[in-house]
Amino acid sequence: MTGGRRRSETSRLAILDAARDLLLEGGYEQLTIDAIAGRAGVGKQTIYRWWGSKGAVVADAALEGGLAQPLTPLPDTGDIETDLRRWLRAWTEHLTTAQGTGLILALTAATADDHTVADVLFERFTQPHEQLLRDRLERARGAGQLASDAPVPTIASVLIGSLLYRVLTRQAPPTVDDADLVVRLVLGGAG
Amino acid sequence: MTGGRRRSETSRLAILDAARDLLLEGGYEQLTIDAIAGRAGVGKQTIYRWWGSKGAVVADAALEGGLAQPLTPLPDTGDIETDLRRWLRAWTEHLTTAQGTGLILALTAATADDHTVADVLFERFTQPHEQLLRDRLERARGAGQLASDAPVPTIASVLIGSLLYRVLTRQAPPTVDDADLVVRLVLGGAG
Amino acid sequence: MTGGRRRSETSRLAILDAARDLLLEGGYEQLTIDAIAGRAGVGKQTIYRWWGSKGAVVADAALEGGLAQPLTPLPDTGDIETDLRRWLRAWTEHLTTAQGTGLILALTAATADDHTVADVLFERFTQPHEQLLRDRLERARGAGQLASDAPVPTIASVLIGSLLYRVLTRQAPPTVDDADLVVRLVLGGAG
Amino acid sequence: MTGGRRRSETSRLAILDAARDLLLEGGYEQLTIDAIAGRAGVGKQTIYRWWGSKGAVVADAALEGGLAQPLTPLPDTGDIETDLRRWLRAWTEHLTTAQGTGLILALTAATADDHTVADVLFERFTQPHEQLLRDRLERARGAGQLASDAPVPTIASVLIGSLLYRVLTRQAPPTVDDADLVVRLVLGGAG
DNA sequence: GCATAAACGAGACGGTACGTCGTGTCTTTGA
DNA sequence: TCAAAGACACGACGTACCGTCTCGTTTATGC
Repeated sequence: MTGGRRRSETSRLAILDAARDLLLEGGYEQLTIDAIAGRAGVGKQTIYRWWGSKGAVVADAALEGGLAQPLTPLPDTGDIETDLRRWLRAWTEHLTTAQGTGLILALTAATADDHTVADVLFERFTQPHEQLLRDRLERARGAGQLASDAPVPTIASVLIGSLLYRVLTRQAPPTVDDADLVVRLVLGGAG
Repeated sequence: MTGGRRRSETSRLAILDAARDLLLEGGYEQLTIDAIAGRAGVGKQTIYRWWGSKGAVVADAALEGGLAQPLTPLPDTGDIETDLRRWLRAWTEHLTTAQGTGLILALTAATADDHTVADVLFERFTQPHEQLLRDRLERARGAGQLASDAPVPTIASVLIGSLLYRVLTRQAPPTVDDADLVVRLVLGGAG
Repeated sequence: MTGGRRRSETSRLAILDAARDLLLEGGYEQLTIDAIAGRAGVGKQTIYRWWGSKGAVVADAALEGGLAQPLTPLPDTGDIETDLRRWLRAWTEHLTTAQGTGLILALTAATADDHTVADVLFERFTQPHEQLLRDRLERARGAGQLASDAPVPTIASVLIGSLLYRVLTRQAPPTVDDADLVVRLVLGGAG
Repeated sequence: MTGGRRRSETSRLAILDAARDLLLEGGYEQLTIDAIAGRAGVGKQTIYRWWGSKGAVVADAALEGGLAQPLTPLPDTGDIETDLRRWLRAWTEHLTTAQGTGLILALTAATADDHTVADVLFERFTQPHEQLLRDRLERARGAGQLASDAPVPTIASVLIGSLLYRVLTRQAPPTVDDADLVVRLVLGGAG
């Protein structure tokens, strides 16, 4: 057996685009496979052939659909405080947009809902972003800007966690001032 | 006219108990209104009469069903580091249990799903716990254990956020060592 | 045993009126106990205390609510054909009104639905009307206007059945010409 | 695009069979869509996709499920009285069975309940049977066995109406003697 | 009169069935 | 051989009524 039609890249992109658009329009709860298929002009089977569940599509849409911040290394101006500020402010602003908020809420819902999605997202979204953060922190430690025993993973998780908390409480959107305070706190301590 | 049968406290409790048990057995995704009603020996309408959504029931079950940590003030041994450690360790351990993990995942899913639930939970769950934490921190500042310009709200949100992040990534359960590192970082800074 | 409040005639009438009105507005299917109670300004229990089922209320409403033709003996002009015509035309015209059609459809639905209702209605509605018809026919036989072996019960049931058929097929409302033809047929035969 | 799975004949028949069986077991009131779906091993949506209401399913079950008398022309022995007797006796006996009684009660309830069902049943059940009866009567008239001005439609409706009346009053099942009397009356008159 | 007690309105209760929606699978036709 | 279209079995949804069960409140005796 040789032949057979190849996977349609057009359909793949149409599905991810549809998922992203629907996600931003109505949130994770409104998002259905039927709606994705309809919007994308695609059969449901085409979705199930390549993704195992709604969460998997959402995860892919988040990763490829341009919803998230691009996965680029943190700037290195030589000053860790400046760079962390810049990073945290950028995320803070991103999460202030409807797009950013919707993304995180959807991913969080998907994560809380489905263990396999949690794993995929961690591996391909959270982990890489955290890694970039750690890389910059490690470089700072090498440069003597952080204490030699500074707990880099802890710092990274605290920075991300503070963002998460702001979004999930949904009370007030995080501000750049909050971001600066967090950086200040993490670097300087409260004592 | 004032008549009409009064709300059944028995049913109310049976519903919250059933919701809690099913949550711990199968997670938020397995939790259905039908199952709650069946387990509680109650008509579905009795649930819908008093709660607007699954999330609202879960929120109530968390608050009244003994799922969450009791809302007691942080101890005050006089040493803020000891007390924060104790608090964060207690939560960390609580979140290590199936009960605690299930609770937070369910509440997070409910939060991400439904804005009204998010508000209720913030007001009656997150906010009060955060307030207790802030109270202790303020007292520490008053006692000179924290810098006079220490950003108490930021400290509180960072402590909670770090917990949240650990649970949601679902990779490894948070450990007491992590807790200690976070407290250390927040009090002493990384610089 | 001493006192005790007496049955409220006001409520009884309000219930029957409400049932009748709702029946004419929406048919038997739309008719619910809740709606009757609401419209009558009455508790549901007051209905269940005195009637056993929806059908029983409907039967009573039909009998007392002025929905049906009054139960008066057929006129006796001395000519049986004239009198039967008059009787059948009156019913035909009654069944042409929305009220009459609604009544029969509702009673038929109730009859087909519920055996006990069928019995009550037969005993207090169908039977008495049929009896009046038979009485007149017997008198006609006595007067020699019908053959001495004329099957009076059969004639009666055929006259009523023809009405029923017209209403139930719901195609065209019965006309007075139809009525006359039926009387003619029954008295004169087709042979 | 023309694709798409075709309607499942297996499911269609299973639904009609289940409806028929449940009808005979418990009557129209006991018949529920859930029960039909369960018995037929079919999703409820498959029922709602093709029928609009319970009545519509019952109507179809009656028409296709072998509940009704087969739609065959009346015999023509040359003697109209014999043939009408045979026809009316056959129906009378059919309506004496649990199956026949259940059928007519169900169809009547459906008819009284739902106008659209009434139309379908009239067109596909009542009308055709009445037409066969009329055909035979017309032939008799042509053969001089009926008066040349005999009101054939009236005769047909009277014959059917008498049957209907017997079944709906539910008092005593109709007998073959009743049938003979009706035929005699219609052909010979009571005068 | 004043206790007794039944009927009243209101409306929550445990249930059953409703008709709809979404899931993930299966089948058909067309490219 | 893949893809669209869409029917399928399944199961949860949220609603409507059912008939029963408290709740106070009202109204009639009869002690």
